[in-house]
Amino acid sequence: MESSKRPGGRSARVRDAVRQATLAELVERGYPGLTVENVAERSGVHKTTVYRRWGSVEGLISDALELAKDEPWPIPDTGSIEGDLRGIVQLVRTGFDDPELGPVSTAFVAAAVQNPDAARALHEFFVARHEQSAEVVRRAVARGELPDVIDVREVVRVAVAPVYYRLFVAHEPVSERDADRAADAALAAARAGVL
Amino acid sequence: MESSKRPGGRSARVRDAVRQATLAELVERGYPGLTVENVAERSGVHKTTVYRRWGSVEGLISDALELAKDEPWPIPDTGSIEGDLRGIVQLVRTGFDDPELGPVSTAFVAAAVQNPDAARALHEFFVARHEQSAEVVRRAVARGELPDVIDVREVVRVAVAPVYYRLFVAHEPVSERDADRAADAALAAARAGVL
DNA sequence: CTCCAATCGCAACCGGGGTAGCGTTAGCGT
DNA sequence: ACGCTAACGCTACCCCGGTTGCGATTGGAG
Repeated sequence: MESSKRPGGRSARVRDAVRQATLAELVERGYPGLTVENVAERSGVHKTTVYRRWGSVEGLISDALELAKDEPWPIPDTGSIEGDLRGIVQLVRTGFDDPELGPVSTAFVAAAVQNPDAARALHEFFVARHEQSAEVVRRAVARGELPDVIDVREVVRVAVAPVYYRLFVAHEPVSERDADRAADAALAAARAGVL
Repeated sequence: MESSKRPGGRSARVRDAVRQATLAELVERGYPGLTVENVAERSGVHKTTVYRRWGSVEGLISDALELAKDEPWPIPDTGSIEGDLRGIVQLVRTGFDDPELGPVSTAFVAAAVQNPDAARALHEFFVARHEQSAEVVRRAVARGELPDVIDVREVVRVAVAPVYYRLFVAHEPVSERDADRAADAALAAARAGVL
């Protein structure tokens, strides 16, 4: 699937240059301002080449998402489920506050909302994230902090959902306290055996 | 602000035709496919007129959102907070399943993610929704079903957030059971005094 | 009924994103 | 080292969303 005929040399350089340019453009202009032409100029790769290999703006996004999926992120291990879950939700919140990471992440969400390919790629991304994050819940169950018949991924979803909801749906600010409260709410539900 | 010099007659006809055409286009093509040109042709209003009064695609969206905000929606009153909260979340879920309403709502979210004006308009919309929905929580508090020192709007947010999160962020399907579980989780958190 | 300004329709234009055909470069197997 | 061909660069072109200037229509006050 991923085995091209010429994976190394110039092709690899072109690929990296375009990917880097895509991310830089997303930081500066966001998804609405992302255009193949700009990416081509910034990367030094010719416009037609980008069109041939990535097809369109959506292709660029999907490719960038593919990369982001593989990068693991620092799951907290504070010793208690409260601390871990709060840590995860704060990680999400601060991620979107970050001047470098925020615009890119936002662009991914924006792209996925209106493009099926990007949506699939982002879905894969979140499947991986949920799986990684659920580890803190599994540990809590092993420690006896939580009942054992719960959907570990759902706890993560319920914990982070309010942050995303505020950011991308209701368009409200998200304070540190809001994030903690979201984590606590998910935890309370898990303890009550609802999840 | 909204008092034009000529609110009636031809201007009013033009306004209604464009609004209706905008919604129809959103249903058929969604936000990415929404263009002033198509709206103009469908409505029978000339292209330049649409540009003059609405400015751009974003203006059309914001105008449509303005209308949607004023429409109240049927808040359930089942007698118990479980039933009411579940009802609200199911209302959200089925709303996006609806072949007529779904695409328009989705388009609103998509537009708001990448346009500041639409984001503001959608924010206003959700402020209104939260306020209306919080009534079921207030009733529950009055009935003694919930502790009284809670943020009534936050209960609603936590309840519906997982549905939106699945739909627009993680891009996962949302089953009827998922929706109920989200409502139950918010309820458990409220009972625990977290919200 | 009359007038005038607000509003709309029209045709021509513009600019940039996206495409097509073709020549050039350089991976990579031998 | 050599040659084949995948992959890239270049030019020219098209298409269509968006803009502009001006003349035609019509709401609504008096």
